[in-house]
Amino acid sequence: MSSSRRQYPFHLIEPKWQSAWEQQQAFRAFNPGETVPVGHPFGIRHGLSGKVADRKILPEKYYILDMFPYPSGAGLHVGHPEGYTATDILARYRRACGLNVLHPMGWDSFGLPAEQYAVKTGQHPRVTTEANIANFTRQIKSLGFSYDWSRELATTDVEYFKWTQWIFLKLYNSWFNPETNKAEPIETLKYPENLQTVDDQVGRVAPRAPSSPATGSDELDSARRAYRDSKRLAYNAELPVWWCSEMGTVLANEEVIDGRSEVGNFPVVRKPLRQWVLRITAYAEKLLADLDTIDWSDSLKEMQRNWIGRSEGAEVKFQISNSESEITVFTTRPDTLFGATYMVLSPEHTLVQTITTDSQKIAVRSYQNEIAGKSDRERTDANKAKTGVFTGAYAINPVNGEKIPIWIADYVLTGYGTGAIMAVPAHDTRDFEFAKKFNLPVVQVVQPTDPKKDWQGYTDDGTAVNSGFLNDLPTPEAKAKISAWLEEKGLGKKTINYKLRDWLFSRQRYWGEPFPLIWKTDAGGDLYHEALPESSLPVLPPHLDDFRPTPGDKPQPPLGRAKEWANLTDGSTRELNTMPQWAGSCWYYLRYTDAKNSTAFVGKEADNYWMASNGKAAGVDLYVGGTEHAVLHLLYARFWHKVLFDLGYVATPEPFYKLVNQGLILGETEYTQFTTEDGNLVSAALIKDISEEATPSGPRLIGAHKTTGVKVFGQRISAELVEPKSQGTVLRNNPQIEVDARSQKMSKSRGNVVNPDDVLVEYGADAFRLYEMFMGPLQDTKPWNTKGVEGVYRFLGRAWRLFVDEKSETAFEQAETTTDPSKHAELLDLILLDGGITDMDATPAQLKTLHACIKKVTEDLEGMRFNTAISAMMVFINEAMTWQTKPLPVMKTFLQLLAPFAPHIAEELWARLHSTFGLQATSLAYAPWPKYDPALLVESEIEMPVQVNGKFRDTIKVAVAADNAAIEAAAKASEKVQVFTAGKTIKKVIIVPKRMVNLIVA
RNA sequence: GCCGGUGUGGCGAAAUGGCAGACGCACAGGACUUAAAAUCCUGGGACCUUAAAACGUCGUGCGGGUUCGAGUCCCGCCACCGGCACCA
Repeated sequence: MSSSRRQYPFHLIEPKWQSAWEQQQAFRAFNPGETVPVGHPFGIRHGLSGKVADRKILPEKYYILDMFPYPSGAGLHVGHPEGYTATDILARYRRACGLNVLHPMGWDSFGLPAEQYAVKTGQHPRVTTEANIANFTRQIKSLGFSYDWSRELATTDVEYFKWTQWIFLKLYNSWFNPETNKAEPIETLKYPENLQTVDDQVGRVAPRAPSSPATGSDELDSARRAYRDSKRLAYNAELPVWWCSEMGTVLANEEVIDGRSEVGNFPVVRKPLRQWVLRITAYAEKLLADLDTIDWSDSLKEMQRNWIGRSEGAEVKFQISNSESEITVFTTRPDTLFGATYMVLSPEHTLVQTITTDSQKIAVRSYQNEIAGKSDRERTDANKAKTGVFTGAYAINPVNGEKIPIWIADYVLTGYGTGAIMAVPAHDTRDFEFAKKFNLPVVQVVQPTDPKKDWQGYTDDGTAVNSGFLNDLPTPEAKAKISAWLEEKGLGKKTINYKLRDWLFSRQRYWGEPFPLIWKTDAGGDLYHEALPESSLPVLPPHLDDFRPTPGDKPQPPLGRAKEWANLTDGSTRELNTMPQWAGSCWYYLRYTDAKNSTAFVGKEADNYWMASNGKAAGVDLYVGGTEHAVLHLLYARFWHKVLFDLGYVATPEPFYKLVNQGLILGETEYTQFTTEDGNLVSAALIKDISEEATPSGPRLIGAHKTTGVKVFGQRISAELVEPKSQGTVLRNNPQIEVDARSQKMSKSRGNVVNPDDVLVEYGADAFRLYEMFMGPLQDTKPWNTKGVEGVYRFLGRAWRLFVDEKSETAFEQAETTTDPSKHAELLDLILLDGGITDMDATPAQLKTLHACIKKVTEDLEGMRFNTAISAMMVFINEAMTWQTKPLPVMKTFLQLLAPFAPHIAEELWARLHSTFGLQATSLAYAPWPKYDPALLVESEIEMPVQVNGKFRDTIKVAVAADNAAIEAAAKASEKVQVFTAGKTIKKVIIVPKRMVNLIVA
């Protein structure tokens, strides 16, 4: 491969144009108020050269965004450029269409991956991060993306995280007002009567800064402070959190998967710890409802809905027998209250100690201990048999006064609802299992609509039975009636519950944003926290020689090692935790719109122009990235954005209007042959239950013989040993034996990672870009195939040869072999344009070919169907290769279509066309997008398929203008058709104009 | 278990309800070449028949339905991928 002749000199063309674009800052986007430099192609195109780009004269904006990468040490992966190429193509297309395109790039450089890499290499995170950014920058620039690099940012830049800290202060200094249903400055918080001061009572807004001298008593002051702190959007609380002892830090719910850390795959345990938390639950309803206003895929919206987990139901109070205490439960089925035959508390429920009877104390305590020793994974395994213990206490069912036993069981979770349930075994699967195991009564209260269905364990809607005043009501009506009844009697009320938990926002790590907070001690000796003033931002992290986390079972933030930094002269101490990875990515898209602003996180004018409505849907116009951020980044960023919106800092309620997830790129196809234990080959066609098994030497496939059931083992074999046959892929030297062919996720351990650098050396950036788009629909998962790169590379070669004179290229290649490589770029001038290209009018056939291509490419770009757009250009080239003469206007227009996809080769040929014909070469990047002329696509005669009884039999040629009678006659005249109509009567003729004819015979 | 998505040649894939398989890969044959690479040309869903073809039959995961006509719409299954999961 590497020895073969280059299709075209991409190795010279690509660097040439990349530096040309960089020099003239070709892709710089202009903000309102900026001056467009004289000679900038954007200014030339829009008549703004040398002018101040006032909002009124700027063209419409288009903000197209990539999810910025973590600059990991591993470098760019082929998955990154997939999304980046798609957005780049669209950015270039929209620019050609005349829009002011914002297309930025930056680095998500704080956080665990960057830090872990630093720990591994023993260098300071700042050093490794900078080196990694440099490498990512080199790789991304070598792909020729049209980013506005003047807006580049890294979340680790001091000038950036200063504003991350500033936004945190806004969260800290705000509360969610349920009356106005939005976040407001903490100063508007109303205190309960017993905490009110004279100021509050006369209705004045308390202007006192938290540190100003107390006017009332110290106790009142600290009680007010405690109340205020409990209402902040960023609050400090002790709560059960995920602790990862390996990493020495706490993690958010979203960062824990199946009881292990998402990063590093370490075990995590639940433990109660005092931490910083963001009140994202206050926005649960808005985060859910506003999904309906944005253009995301159904699956992605569903994932967010799932994570938010809204469920409507009722809270019901149960009196405990012979006690003052009550148990409140949450249920989505209040209509089944008559069927509640027992109650269950979670083992950690606070009432358990109080209500347990003496005779049950030992059993209850030992059950609680048993549960405490279990991992969350073991606890929540739904397949596990139910366990539980009776507390000895009873509750009164409020609807029928019956005494029902109170149990504790680990199938009731502390963290959801009230941590207690009423059990209705007849109509809840879990309660039913539990009741069967412990012989608890099962009472039917719902009759299935289908009388053949068993009512036991029936969980769907039906009709109420054995339910007193609810009898005969369908489930929805029964729900409404019982809810009203409960409310009236003061026994309960309708409620909505969410699975979403508040966002655990502190980490015990070094490589993150420090909190702009300090801790003080009040007169009573209690610790309290206070925000630093905005003027003290940025809060820089201290210098540390040892920045590694502290593994173990208690949080010991590395920042605590910097004693001088941590202890302030006034006796207060700094908050030692840092913010999580996700903080920086929550608002980077806003910073891009005004990246150099030193007085605000983003200027109003910039936000209004790039993010606001433009008379249509608001926010980032298109955001492309992987699904892995479906619930983390995308939920957090929406939350921050909504807070900033409520507080009046941004103009739109949602950040990302349209979002597309690119699909995963899998590794090259892997072939596996199977043998039995004694080494006999078995055809893959005869094997069932093929699955992957981990072995010390890596994963391998295993399966079982379809008929005998004998176990078979897979061995990876190289692609050279197999060949395709009609039945499947078989062994070259033994075609009876079919092999298994499948693709796997790229991973270091599998050794199937494709490095973009290698592909670029071999085929160039344009071919690489084109291949990633040609593989299939952007959203789909698809396997990498290096042969496929060669296919599009050949296409670019054909396009090149369509334009250049072959003899001159041979001369160029020979000159290259005898010239110093540093001078090769100059040799490009040896290559001449093909003599067949002339400035003449195109033939109707040529125009038709061109305009069909314009139409298809334009429509496919609008629909993000890059693969079919590329195939349309291939069709054009295949056709144009047969032309004797090549009209200049046709050739130029084709280059415009090609430019978004393969910008380097297109620019090069564009420049050559212009200079050869003595034309002024305007930048191809800003040349107006061609429009197709429908008139040129009209045919005088068309082919129509003829069917007989719905079966295709022949095609006929008819004039476009032919009427139905003429078409029918032509169809009947066809000999091939007559074979099937002979001797039969034609009962009906269906003619779809320009489409087909169908003759129905009997 | 629940939710979302996908299922078409040897492979990646195309197809506003109207000629299934565009385009590309791989493969086979040919031209050029001392030879190879590169390039150019040609071929191809399966089956039946055949020297080759024509004709014919079948064909978009499976079973039904709607329709003159279904890969596409509807109903019921199956498989795979992704997410959630003892969430009351």
